[in-house]
Amino acid sequence: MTQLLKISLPDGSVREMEPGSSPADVAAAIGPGLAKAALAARVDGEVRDLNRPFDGDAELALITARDEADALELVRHDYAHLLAEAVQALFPGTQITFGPATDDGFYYDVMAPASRAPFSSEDLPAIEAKMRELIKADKPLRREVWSRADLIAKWEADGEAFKAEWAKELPEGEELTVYWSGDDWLDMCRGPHLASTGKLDPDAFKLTRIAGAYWRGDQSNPQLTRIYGTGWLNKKQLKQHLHNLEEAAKRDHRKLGREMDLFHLQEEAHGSVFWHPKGYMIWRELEAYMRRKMDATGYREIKTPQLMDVRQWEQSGHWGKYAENMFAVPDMVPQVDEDGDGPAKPTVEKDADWMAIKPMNCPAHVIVFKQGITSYRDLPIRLGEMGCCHRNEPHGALHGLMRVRQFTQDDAHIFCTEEQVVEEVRAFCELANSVYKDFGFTYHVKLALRPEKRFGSEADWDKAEQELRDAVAEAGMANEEFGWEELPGEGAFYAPKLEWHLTDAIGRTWQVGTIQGDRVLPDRLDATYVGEDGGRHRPVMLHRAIFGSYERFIGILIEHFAGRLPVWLAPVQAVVAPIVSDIDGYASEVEAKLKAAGIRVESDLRNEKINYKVREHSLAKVPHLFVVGKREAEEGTVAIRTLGEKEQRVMPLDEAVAMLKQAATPPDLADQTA
RNA sequence: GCCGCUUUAGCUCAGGUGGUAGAGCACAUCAUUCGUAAUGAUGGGGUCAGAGGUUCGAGUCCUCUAAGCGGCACCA
Repeated sequence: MTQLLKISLPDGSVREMEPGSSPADVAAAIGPGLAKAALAARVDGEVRDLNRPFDGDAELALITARDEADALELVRHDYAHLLAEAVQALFPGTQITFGPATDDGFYYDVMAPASRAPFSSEDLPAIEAKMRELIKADKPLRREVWSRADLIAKWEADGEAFKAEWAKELPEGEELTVYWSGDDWLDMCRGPHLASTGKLDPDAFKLTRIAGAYWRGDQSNPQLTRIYGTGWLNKKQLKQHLHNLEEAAKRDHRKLGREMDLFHLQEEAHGSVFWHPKGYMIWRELEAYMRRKMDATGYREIKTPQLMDVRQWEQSGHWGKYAENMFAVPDMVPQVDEDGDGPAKPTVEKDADWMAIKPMNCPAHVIVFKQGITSYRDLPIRLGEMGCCHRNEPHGALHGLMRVRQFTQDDAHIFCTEEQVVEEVRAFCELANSVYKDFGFTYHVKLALRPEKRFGSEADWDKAEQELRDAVAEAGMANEEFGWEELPGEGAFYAPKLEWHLTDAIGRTWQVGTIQGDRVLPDRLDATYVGEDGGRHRPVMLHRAIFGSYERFIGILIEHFAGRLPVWLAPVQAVVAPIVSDIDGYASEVEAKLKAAGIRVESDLRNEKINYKVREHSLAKVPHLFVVGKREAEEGTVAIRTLGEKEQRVMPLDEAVAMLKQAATPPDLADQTA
């Protein structure tokens, strides 16, 4: 006697099914349309294959293309397997390793056979074609449970060293699954998969690039070839995605930086930025803004040396831990050897003293703190610096303004007592919030917890982590709205850190702000204050930044606004463009009035047609274009063409000046002028 | 640092199989004074990333170096 399975569906109904039946059977029982549309099934919350039999009574939700997140994950995973199968079909002897789904597609790491060169982008079209062939063949994907020993034997027999290595590390006795594609190819995989390769849309994927990647992400392991693809449910989605990529490329800060004449980079100073007048104007506005913010919240600004004796860096611990990322210079006048035939080179004397360029400002700030005697009554002391630092980053890491070797932080260190930590961190959360809101960013707050390699006792870490948690809770940000999340193992070796991740206009995230509670450096550099009891105590040192670095933050702003910066940040806020040269006099008058009102304005008196001027300044992303012709000159008005708006507005000059003055007011000053 | 690709005028790019560089934009000069996204003509401009090699001859082939791009690793 068999007992029927009770399968509950999302609409609340319950279906009775024969034992051994699967979600596919339920779908078929409901209707042929659903049976065709179903891609996989959510059984008691777990995504499973459509034709994997039920284990018992279950709650079932069938997944179709309408359940986009689940469906995308499924098809991308399938594309990854298909990719691996295609590569092996085309290039026998290729070893396969891993191939997960990604945010927009999938990849698979493979090792080309020794007999041929590593794969290159030239191989991609052939692989794509093979994948389409496999989709067309509509090979059934079949799940099978294997023993670990069988799996290892299979991989070793096939010469799949990486797979075998992985299988050997899987726990003994665990149920391991493989998926057959047809009956001639298989990969070990937890699944789930679609019922057959034919469920994939042959026109909804594209192999995009080839890259190197270390086996298991470890630099000391062999390097594999990673083949990336983007994969979607249908052709339309793929097309949309490719379009989005093009749009993102258009707002690339490196491209816009050149087009808008903001900055440049060149070989002789790679990783350091040459700021041009327009780009540096953005910087100056940001710096002035940040100074106002910090002045208003109890920070005092200092300036500390760029070069310090290496002995100082030894004491702070950086020379031991961080030397490979530091630039060092001999403390001497270089003697250039001009006698030899070869190129003249400075010579360094053997006993030269070495100095290092600061990779961070913290030690110098402790040194300032240590001057004189500090009473607990003086705490907290907040020392800020627009600190220019140099770090010798791995060359492959450099990227436009986003990762550079010379950068300036909006840095500050808060020296406070144990009791003051939570309040100081809370106040920082508020300050950071007000800054990000002023730029129109939304953000997530994350807490990076103790890493494996770390200084200090467990008790200290417990305490330090809890302080940050408490402070964020008090600021009302430890919740979903602020994307609150804890990241185990991601903290610095000396302290846990709070991180602010901005989300830009096209959904990318950027880590910028941070605050860290440090008890190690004050100890190493012997910073103390005199407490209420007359004894010496260690202050806690909070490292914090909001922009992170000016370079990076400007890069993010450029991409976020696609170059169309808010008026207060725009390097040129308005251009006055006369239509005919008879009006040059009036144009200069308009320019003078705007200048007097503090507006960054230029007039374009070139002998060019107005169409040409409009086009040029629009492309240059000037927020306001003041067009003046005979009519305006007679009436004392201006025709304002605002970037991004279709209609122009004609208004009296005085009114226009007032309007622009208000538009150009930085957000932190807006309330006072309103 | 690792893998792959790239490097030609200020910018974007063209230059089958080696025979001594080309376009558009930009720039300069001249003409044009033209009301909302490119007026026309003329002209100047390049040690083809750098070094070495093969060759009668190298932008083109080879080696090395550097930087850039896409990833990986790194981001204390």
